[in-house]
Amino acid sequence: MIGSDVMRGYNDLMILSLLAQEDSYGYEISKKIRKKSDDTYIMKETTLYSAFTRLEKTGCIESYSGTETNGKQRTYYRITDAGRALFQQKCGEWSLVKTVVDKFIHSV
Amino acid sequence: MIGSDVMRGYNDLMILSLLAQEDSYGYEISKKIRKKSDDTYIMKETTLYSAFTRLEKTGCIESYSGTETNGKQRTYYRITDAGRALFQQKCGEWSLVKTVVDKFIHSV
DNA sequence: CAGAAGTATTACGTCTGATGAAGTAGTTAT
DNA sequence: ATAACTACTTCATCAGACGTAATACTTCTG
Repeated sequence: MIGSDVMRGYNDLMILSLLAQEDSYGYEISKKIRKKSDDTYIMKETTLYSAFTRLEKTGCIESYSGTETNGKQRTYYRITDAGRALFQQKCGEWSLVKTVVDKFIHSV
Repeated sequence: MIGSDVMRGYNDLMILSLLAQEDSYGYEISKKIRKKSDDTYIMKETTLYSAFTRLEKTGCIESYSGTETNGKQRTYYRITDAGRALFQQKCGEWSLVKTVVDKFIHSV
């Protein structure tokens, strides 16, 4: 089980990564994250939807209403160029973080 | 440059890792982190000292006053068994996080 | 010897992002 | 009809990081 405190810095990256592949909506993204992590990480709904709000406010994603539905109306999200740029930047940062954190673990 | 938001989950791990090697104090730990990260990550003083307070409150580290000084009086910290256990647990979590986050990056 | 720079820590108020709890609303399976 | 699943929202709270600033002692430099 992965705690939310250690994933905190990567929620946006995960969301942007999934949206870079195809447009999606909250419930689906939540399922995808859960599945991709082999059930080790489950992003809380409130965390996910508040991330959407934040990313949209900063112009990284855009929303539109979906037509098909299996329940309540879906809100789809699409990544923007700014979002793609942020994603690339976060990927670079991630590889730096890996290098740094690993140094603290392996030297023990 | 690594932003503090992405390191947030690893500050405790870094501190515990350094204290697992030898007792130390704030200013020194701050320098060590900076150096080990090749100046890519600089932990703010307030962040560092508040981490000490938290880790001491939870019994992961213990403090004592140092005798030698090059300025203001130092407060040294020593890791406890509970701290070592937490460190081991965080290391396991870190390897899980690496696996998961990498999946989101490489699939793009 | 005065002042600047370095060593070392603490206090305080603020902000962001995650959380729990709860609710709303529609669809599908039993 | 009713439980279960799909899908999203609101609101109040909390931890941890941040900026700013102050304190206090030592060492270097002119």
